[in-house]
Amino acid sequence: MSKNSTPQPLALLDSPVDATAIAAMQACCPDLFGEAISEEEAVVAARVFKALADPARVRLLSMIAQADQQEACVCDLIEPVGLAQPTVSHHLKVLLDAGLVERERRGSWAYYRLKPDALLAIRRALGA
Amino acid sequence: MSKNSTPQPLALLDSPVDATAIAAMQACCPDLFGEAISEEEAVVAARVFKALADPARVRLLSMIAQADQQEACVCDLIEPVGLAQPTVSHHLKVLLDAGLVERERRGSWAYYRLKPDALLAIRRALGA
DNA sequence: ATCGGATATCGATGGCTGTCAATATCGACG
DNA sequence: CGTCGATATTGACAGCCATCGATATCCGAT
Repeated sequence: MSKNSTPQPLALLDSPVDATAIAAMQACCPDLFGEAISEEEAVVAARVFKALADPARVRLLSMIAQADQQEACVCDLIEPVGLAQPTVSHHLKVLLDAGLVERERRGSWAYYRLKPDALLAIRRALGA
Repeated sequence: MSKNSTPQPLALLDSPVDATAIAAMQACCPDLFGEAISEEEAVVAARVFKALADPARVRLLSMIAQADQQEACVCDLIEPVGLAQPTVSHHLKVLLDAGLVERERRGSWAYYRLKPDALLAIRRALGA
């Protein structure tokens, strides 16, 4: 029984086009556990949670949330989080692709700002 | 700079003792983004999100939430989720270890029930 | 006691991911 | 335009994980 496995190697997890994971979630998944959801909706939701599924990213998000104006320069995050600069850049990109933060270049520096709608969308998906 | 990497290969991610991830989160992380959090708190939170970071687990949780009494037998989940029985069992164990569901054996069957407090704890951690 | 169905565990395997050093890019400032 | 500081990208490597088949365990029924 159960011959219906998933032969395709997770092609669904690649970002479809340009939309962030949060944007896709807002578009498709109002309440994950209040109604039946499709495979695609589950993929979208899992992508958002995956962005939060690493201690470094949780800390980075928390530190950004703590900062003034809820935004922080990369250079101010490297030392507190205790990781190499490329690693921090990588994690911030994951958060960016998920739609949890937005980036703004100001001079030589890159500022990452919290997107408040994102956390709200997650809370609503978990059943407001 | 940034010579302080993490030499230990993620030993922190192993479950400390018996407490589920949700229990640990309820004990330590009232609001992840409302105050400064420690490395340990980030690890705990990431562990919960990791349990949700897979499409199969999101679907399973959603299906359990949909079911009567918010509980479902494993045998009723295998065919809808479209995965082999060992895989479903594995995912349910992950959700169980995270504290998102609880298990009850009734005869030959194993029933997994949603733990409502869990989703509430996550929502609160994301900023009530 | 045995059988059979339901569930869990084991072992293997391929893909994904976090990490860093090295390097490239980008923007300001001489 | 060349340099320098800040950030991003690349390439490599190690560990983790989703998945399955095979097998073990658990439990009711015969």
